[in-house]
Amino acid sequence: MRSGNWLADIILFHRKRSGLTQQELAELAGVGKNMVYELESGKQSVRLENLFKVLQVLNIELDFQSPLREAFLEDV
Amino acid sequence: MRSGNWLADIILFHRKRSGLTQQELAELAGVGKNMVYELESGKQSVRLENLFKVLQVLNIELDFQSPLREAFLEDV
DNA sequence: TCATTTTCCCCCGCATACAGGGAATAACAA
DNA sequence: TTGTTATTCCCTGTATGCGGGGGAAAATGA
Repeated sequence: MRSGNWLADIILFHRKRSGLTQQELAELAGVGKNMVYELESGKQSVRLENLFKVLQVLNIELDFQSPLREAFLEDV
Repeated sequence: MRSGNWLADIILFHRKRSGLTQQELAELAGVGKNMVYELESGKQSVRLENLFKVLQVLNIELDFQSPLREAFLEDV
């Protein structure tokens, strides 16, 4: 059951697979339980640093795609 | 010249390649000029929705990597 | 060089994300 | 079913991100 929200779905999936509750994930990430709930319910008003804390606990790395990606990677 | 901040470097690179000033990028994205400046200077306290607005203007798509990535993609 | 543009970094006031508490509801297991 | 746990979604006070202004500093170009 996907919400359609890319980030929310990723986080929910990874949390469930990790066997963590929202509360436990929040504590491990050092954020409040509401913040995890808001992330999973698709709110995009969260602070980036808090998102990163959650992603780190779940072992998720962000990457990017763009027409300039190769140029960026080759740039010294 | 890289700041070492992943996101900041990506955004700066793409903005420069697009020939935009911080001010112009901010206006196109519908955010304040300070927000763009903070993004490029590595502040991770920005709101996710504002980051997304900027990435969209620069034609940057976020992706993720994780040990569970395949399982996630195959999951119905 | 000098003029122009851009970036940096402060300010202010307002809006809102945040943590934590708590209660209703939902999900789950026995 | 019944008991247990998890999630959803209120609330409140505090912290802070935000846009916009502005001036100094740096970069750009002629």
